[in-house]
Amino acid sequence: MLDDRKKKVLQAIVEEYINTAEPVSSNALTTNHGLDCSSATIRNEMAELEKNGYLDKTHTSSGRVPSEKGYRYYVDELLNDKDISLEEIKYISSKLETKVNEIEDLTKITANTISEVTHYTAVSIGPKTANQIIEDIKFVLLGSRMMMAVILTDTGLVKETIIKFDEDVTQKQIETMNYMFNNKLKGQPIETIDRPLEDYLYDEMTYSVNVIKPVIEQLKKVIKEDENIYLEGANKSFDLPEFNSLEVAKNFVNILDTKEVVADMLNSGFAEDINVYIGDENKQDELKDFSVVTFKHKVNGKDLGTIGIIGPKRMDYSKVISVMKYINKKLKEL
Amino acid sequence: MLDDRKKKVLQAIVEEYINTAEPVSSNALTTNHGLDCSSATIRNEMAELEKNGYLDKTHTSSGRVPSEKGYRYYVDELLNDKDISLEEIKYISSKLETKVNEIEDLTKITANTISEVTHYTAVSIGPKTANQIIEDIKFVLLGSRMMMAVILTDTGLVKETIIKFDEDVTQKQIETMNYMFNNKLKGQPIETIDRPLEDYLYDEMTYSVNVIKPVIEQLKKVIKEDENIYLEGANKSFDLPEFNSLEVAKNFVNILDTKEVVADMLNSGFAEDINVYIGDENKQDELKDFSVVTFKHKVNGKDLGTIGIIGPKRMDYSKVISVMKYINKKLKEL
DNA sequence: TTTTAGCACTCTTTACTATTGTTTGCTAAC
DNA sequence: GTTAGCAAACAATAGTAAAGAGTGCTAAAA
Repeated sequence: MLDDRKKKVLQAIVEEYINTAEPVSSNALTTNHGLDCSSATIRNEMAELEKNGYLDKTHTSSGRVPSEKGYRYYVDELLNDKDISLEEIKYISSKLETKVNEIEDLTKITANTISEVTHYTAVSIGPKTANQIIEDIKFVLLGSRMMMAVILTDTGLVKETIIKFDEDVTQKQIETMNYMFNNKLKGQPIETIDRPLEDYLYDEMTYSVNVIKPVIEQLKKVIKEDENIYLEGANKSFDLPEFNSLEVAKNFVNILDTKEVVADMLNSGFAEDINVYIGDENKQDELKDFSVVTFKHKVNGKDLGTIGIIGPKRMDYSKVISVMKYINKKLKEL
Repeated sequence: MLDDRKKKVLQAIVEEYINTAEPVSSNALTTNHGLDCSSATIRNEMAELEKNGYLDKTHTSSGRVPSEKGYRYYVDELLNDKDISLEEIKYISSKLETKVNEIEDLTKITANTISEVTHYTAVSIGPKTANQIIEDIKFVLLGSRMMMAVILTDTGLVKETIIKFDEDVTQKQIETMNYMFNNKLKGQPIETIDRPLEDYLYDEMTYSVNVIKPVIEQLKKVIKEDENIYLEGANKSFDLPEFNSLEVAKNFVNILDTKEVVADMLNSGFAEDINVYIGDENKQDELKDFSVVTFKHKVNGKDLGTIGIIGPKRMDYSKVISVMKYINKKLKEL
């Protein structure tokens, strides 16, 4: 357990480092941090904090830099909600209040807003459909060999997909299928569109398997591939001093370019709403040198998409988390 | 007009520079370029090519680098179609033959393929819908205050959008609207969904304007916002030596982050199929230090999307163009 | 016992210099 | 018209010295 002054020193170092990106010297803390003691005393505290693993040094005679343990302690114990300015509040409100027809657009707008306000890069992923409840399925014939399937879920999510057939299909056939699918699926979670449905339909349907098969295949495909990743403000990261290192910049672009990593990163949160991963805490090797804060957008416990902020370990956690909390509150009001 | 040997020298310099990214010395050209003369002779030729603006020097005693005029001459006059390897042909074929249900997916796959084969960053944009002919419009009621509109065009493009109402809507109303819209729009280009339609519908429809208005508004919005940009292989560019310059890297990320620039870039081609923009030839200031090759995917003169390769001015134009030509042929076969 | 001033020591950063190597342009010979 | 040879220009590299920032330790002060 850290005593009061050590906490203050740690907090001061973390915040100073977040602001300046330069190793923090004992001298720098004697002013403007409410620490009423000399640099020598602070040096002693720093030495001990380092011994306990909260701080790192880049070389023997350099200032201190927070270690991952230091950041973690800061996030868990020392974080105070940052005030959001009036302009920011106005900006956020106006953005979130734009009328959207599709939930995924709302997630994108939210990602966009968070990125704009925090000045970090944001990514988002669409809702996980699997456990949403099917409210309605509609099949629409387009021409004679193409159909669109539209699934409406309890959270208002609309998922549509196109299905092509190898033979002509009649309006009658579409209607029968529509009836049967609805009959079987209405009120069921989307993931039901897997095994059991298939057997049932093959048994019941009297006409060509050529018609039902592509429908089932495509629907199965669609419910699995909910990896609709959206990226916002990649360039913002490039203004940060850590991106002067080509290696960092390259790794970053590589991460954003690898959808699997981004999807993994967004889907791997335990907490209900906000998750913070600092450096090595990330499950993805590629992210070991970055920090990630994710925010799950939910309504009635149902996933409506997840937004993630990715930046240097020296991230302004306080700002990011405050903004997310505020946005969460705003979204709940809608 | 350049004499034969000058052409050879220019071509050799361009190709050598494309390969090595290092200024090309007179010595480097004496071997392996079919130039049967000494370095001194080549130096004379180089001096003259420079005087005529085809070559640049980075400093008094450096090798030569092609100028933009040099690249342009190379692209226009000296380009020879590069062979595509058997593996590449196989790869391209297998990628393009994957069954897709939506045209935009095909464009994405094509962009992806070009990026993989050329090792450059690719972007793509969906089809311009405006001049496509409406074949069918279907309205589907989802719940009581939401509707999906599906537009099918003559090129097989399916465009769908969700429309929300402020009051309950009946199936009957949907059907009436569907009939009227089809009546007015079938066989017309999509852009018809603007002024004239509106007047007609307001006149004819007997029931609430609250129902028709959102439909028209949303449809108008959809046909205008066909800026569905897709990015592939951003990280590939970062392996190129020019991206060791932080400024270049940053500019590049900025470009890819600015959808308007990318959209502009993809939409600004005069030629029927393949357009090449070298450095300053780009209409967008941000692209002055890059080269862009775009490829329009068309069927029966109708736009199905455009794919662009963006890379350094020292781009392997020959490879890129050859691959695009081959893919174009392949696409036509489908 | 805790805090602080003072100072030696460590290490980075910057500027400067010398050296090496590459490539050109020019001249004169072929 | 072509080429060999050579001086000059310049980049790149390595090495050195000086300056600056910051720590850790010691001993004195509180």
